[in-house]
Amino acid sequence: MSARTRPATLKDVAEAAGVSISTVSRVFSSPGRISPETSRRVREVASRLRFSPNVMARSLITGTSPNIGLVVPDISNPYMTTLLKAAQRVSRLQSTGIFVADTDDSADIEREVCEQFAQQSRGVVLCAPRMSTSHIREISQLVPLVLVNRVVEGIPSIYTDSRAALRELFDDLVEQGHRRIAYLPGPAASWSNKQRARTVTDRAKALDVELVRLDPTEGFHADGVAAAAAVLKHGVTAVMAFDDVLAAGLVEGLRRLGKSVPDDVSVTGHDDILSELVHPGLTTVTGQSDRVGQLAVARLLDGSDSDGAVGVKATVVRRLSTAPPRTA
Amino acid sequence: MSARTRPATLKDVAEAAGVSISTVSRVFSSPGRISPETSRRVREVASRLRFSPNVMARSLITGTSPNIGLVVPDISNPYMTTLLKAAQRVSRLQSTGIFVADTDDSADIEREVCEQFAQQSRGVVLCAPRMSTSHIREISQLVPLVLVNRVVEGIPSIYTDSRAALRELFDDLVEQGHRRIAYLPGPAASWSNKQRARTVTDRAKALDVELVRLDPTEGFHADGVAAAAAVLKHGVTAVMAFDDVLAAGLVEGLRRLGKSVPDDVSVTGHDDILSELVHPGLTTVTGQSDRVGQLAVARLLDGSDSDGAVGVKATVVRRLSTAPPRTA
DNA sequence: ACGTCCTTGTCAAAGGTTTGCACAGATTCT
DNA sequence: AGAATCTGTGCAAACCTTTGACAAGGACGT
Repeated sequence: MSARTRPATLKDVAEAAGVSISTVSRVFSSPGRISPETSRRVREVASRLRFSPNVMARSLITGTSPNIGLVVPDISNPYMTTLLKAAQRVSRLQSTGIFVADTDDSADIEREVCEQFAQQSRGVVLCAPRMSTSHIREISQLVPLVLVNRVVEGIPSIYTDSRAALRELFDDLVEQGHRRIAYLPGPAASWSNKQRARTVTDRAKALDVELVRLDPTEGFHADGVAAAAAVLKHGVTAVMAFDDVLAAGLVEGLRRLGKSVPDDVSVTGHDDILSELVHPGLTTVTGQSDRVGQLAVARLLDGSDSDGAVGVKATVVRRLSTAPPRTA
Repeated sequence: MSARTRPATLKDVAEAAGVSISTVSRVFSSPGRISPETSRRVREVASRLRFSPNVMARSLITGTSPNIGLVVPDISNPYMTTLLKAAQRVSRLQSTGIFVADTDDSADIEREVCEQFAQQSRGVVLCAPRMSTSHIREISQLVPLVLVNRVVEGIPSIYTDSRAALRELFDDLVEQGHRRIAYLPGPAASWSNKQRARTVTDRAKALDVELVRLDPTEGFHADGVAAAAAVLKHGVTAVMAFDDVLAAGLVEGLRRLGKSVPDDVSVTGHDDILSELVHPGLTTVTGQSDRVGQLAVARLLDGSDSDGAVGVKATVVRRLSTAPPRTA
């Protein structure tokens, strides 16, 4: 049943076509060196034998591999699966396989899988929002890196640039009449969280609006639920959450306390990953993770050793979780 | 900056330790053949040089590789990410990398990635609910397969066995007083869908309860939303949906039509992937995808060429989307 | 007629590892 | 004491491919 036959090698094809091994190899790897007639015959035999070059042998001698790695803290986050899908769409065109590893934000696992992937990959797309900069530098000695959603001097990176969108969202709220707004943070060590907190804080200062910075969270749904009490205690009329998961949790938490969104409190998220699932639909900011994934892989495969940071502009998505405050 | 140094080889270690290449190789691959003293010295030198055996070279000669593939129709489904995480937890212990491919249910892509993975993997965990049996057989010639959530004679497989749980759920509904119940199908060609439809149909017959079988869907959230109208038209008091995504869509669709769950209609899902996000919490059936992933990988790595199908028993999760019918 | 160049194809080395076989020395058995 | 066994190590082939060097043969210019 599972009698798998040994795959054909260059040698098999060469013998069957009556030419030398190197001739067959060149038919595929350096076309033009071989006469059209020979080439045709070889190709025909090769496809009859279902020949396909042995990746290991090829990699061994060329020193490169047809794979890339994708290392993320939590693959179950829809932001990441979207990114993965986009990454695959690009890599498939170059018959490049993708290794995926979920690190659970553990520095040990990150290190371990990067080492493992280093040998078998052209490079690694690394999303490690909480990893120390020095640790990242260390890993980049091991294998070419493209960073996602964080910027480290000297290492290429692609990130969702949501600063403008967040300012726009903030301005929206203020225009609707909100004067006390809270920011519900994600993981304190996360690069993105720092960016977003800073953007919102700056904007609040610029518009002279009061901003309440709630306690840092781990970014789980339950953290959002738990934050509802604090939100009510501070008496804010709008909350900008670090991401959609927290925002959804907050909506649920408020509901449990008998409050309604957006009537009692307006809530915004980030990443646009829960558009359909939550009620009311979340006003949020697109994550553009597909574009980020696409660019990250392209960057890795291009091989151009550019080391700048590329930001992908996010945009505002207005849904039903925001409205003017009741007292306005 | 990105000056990566050539990794150490057996040769380097051998020279530095003053022994032959094969001795160094044996220190790592067939321990016991080498004297403790030599072994100690070699290990010391090796770790000083940060030696780690070249995977390509090793695979080339042994004919096996330290990777496995995971091929799924849609990686963004939480069932699959949970499965992936569990799979990785197992494979990591054996320093086995995981290739991931999302096929979008395209037979072409499935074939393509399986071929690609075949060369570089010990085997592939394949979830292809709609692929034809003959096609699966063909692929299993190419590379060792473990099937997920479908059973094909002669090929090892692991699946969530939710038949008992679905019967229990059905009985619950009947006991609560429901007498007209609908089944909201997923993709018609899906193995799981057939199983679930059959289970529910049989149970309805056994209990002499009326079962309405709604039109097949593609399984998207929007399909669930759209199905709300049909549900009302048929005047059922409870709907068992193919999975949680459809169930969530249906809840949303009913809400848009001014109906409430569970007051007007009870709804159940399958897989338990949206527990926190949907309101009201869905009564559903656990997917056990972590257990499925764990077993699938273990099966692949064990190498024992068993070819049976292993079912993982699902259990009922009661939440707030089910209640006695209003008229009861 | 001879040297030059081009085309087409072959030879052989290289890449890093595993492993069957051989060999030397030490130990045990008869 | 000599043979048989065992232990520890080295040699070299093999896995399959790529690629630089090179050879044979034809076309061409002088």
